[in-house]
Amino acid sequence: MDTKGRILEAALELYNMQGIRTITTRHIAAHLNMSPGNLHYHFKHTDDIIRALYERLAVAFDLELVQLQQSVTVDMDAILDLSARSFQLVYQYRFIFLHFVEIVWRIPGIGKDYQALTKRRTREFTRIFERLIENGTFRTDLPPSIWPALVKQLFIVADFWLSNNELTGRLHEKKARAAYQKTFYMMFLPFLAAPEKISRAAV
Amino acid sequence: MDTKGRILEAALELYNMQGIRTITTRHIAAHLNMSPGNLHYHFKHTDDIIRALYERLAVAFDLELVQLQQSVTVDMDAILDLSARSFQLVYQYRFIFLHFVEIVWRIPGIGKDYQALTKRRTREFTRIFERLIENGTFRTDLPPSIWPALVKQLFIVADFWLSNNELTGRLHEKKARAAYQKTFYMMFLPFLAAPEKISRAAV
DNA sequence: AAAAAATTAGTACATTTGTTCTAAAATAAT
DNA sequence: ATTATTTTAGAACAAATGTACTAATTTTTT
Repeated sequence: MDTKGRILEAALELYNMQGIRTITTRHIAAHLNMSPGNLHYHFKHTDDIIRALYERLAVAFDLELVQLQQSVTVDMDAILDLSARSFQLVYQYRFIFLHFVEIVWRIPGIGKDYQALTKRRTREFTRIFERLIENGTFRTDLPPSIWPALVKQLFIVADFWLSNNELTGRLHEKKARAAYQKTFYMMFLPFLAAPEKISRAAV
Repeated sequence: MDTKGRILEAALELYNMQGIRTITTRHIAAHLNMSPGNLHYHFKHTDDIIRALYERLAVAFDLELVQLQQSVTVDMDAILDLSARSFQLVYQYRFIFLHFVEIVWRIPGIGKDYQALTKRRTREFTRIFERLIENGTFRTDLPPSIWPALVKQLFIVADFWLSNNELTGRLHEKKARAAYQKTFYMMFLPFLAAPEKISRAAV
């Protein structure tokens, strides 16, 4: 019924499969047995479709962030949970992450939005790390500048893990999720005050 | 004189500035005051240009790898040096890294090559880590599976740091290099057996 | 039921792009 | 010097693409 929604769903599916370069509005319309004219009645410009999809991702991300703020306990299990949910989002909207630079160059507004989102995410992670230090979960013998650096590392890996997978492994959903999670697990290990306590569980 | 070389240089410059999506063979030809026909006499297909540029990058990377194999001492200074040279390469051919997935999807041969290169790089880094462990530079209390994980992290950050910078900071060459190097420095810190000895120097 | 508004299909157009073709000009070989 | 080869310019073509236009059809409102 909701034609706009159906267009977005079809676009997401096709973009995820083939990328934004090969998929045109004609392809999306054909996939829905819809005329190109009709599609462009709902989305005047192709970029409007990409923009709308990005906004859906941003909303989902923010929801995740709010949930995180409300969580009471923060330990390594919570972090692993978080990385699983992060994968879910990144995978669902993978065309964005696989073509992020191109998309941002093409639609600068998305870049602005992403920067704002990154700032919010950074604040949240900084808070989490503070708690993990107070907690005794994290080491205290490293210089404090290590924490913003870790945040940056985490973001780069989170945003581009899938791209790397596309270049090397090409693991599919299930295996990819496990590998993604393991990567994050391993990123936190060296920061734990007592790594040997946990290391057996998930390695 | 070497027309092929001039085409590649112009293509590299334009691709780096505007990406492979907006730059066409016509743009490259115009930039050289050359007819499109002439350009296509030297490179029958557009993809041949991208392919040739990738090959230049791959050769440079391999050279770096050979140099690394021959280096006698391996310490943190050597690692920092390496990251500086890595930045040099990544920055010089940045259009490849900024559009890596698209390029690999478009020209599958590049994907195969990159995978082979990654294997060689992995072997080399594994060896370096072994030496750093024997050395006493690296910690020994972490599970051994941490080292391949670290290699993967390093590769993701190396390959996509620039993409992340494009999405967030947009630092230019000089500042970008410093930030890139700092990122890698910070990635190694938590693995050092005695981080406090070095931490003052470069933080 | 009639009128108004919305959605849809299908066509058309201008632009762009990769590539080919032809012929001219420059260069090298004999 | 003449012939052969390589290089170049410029035009031309076909396919693709984003999007606008028009008319028909469906849906909603009154």
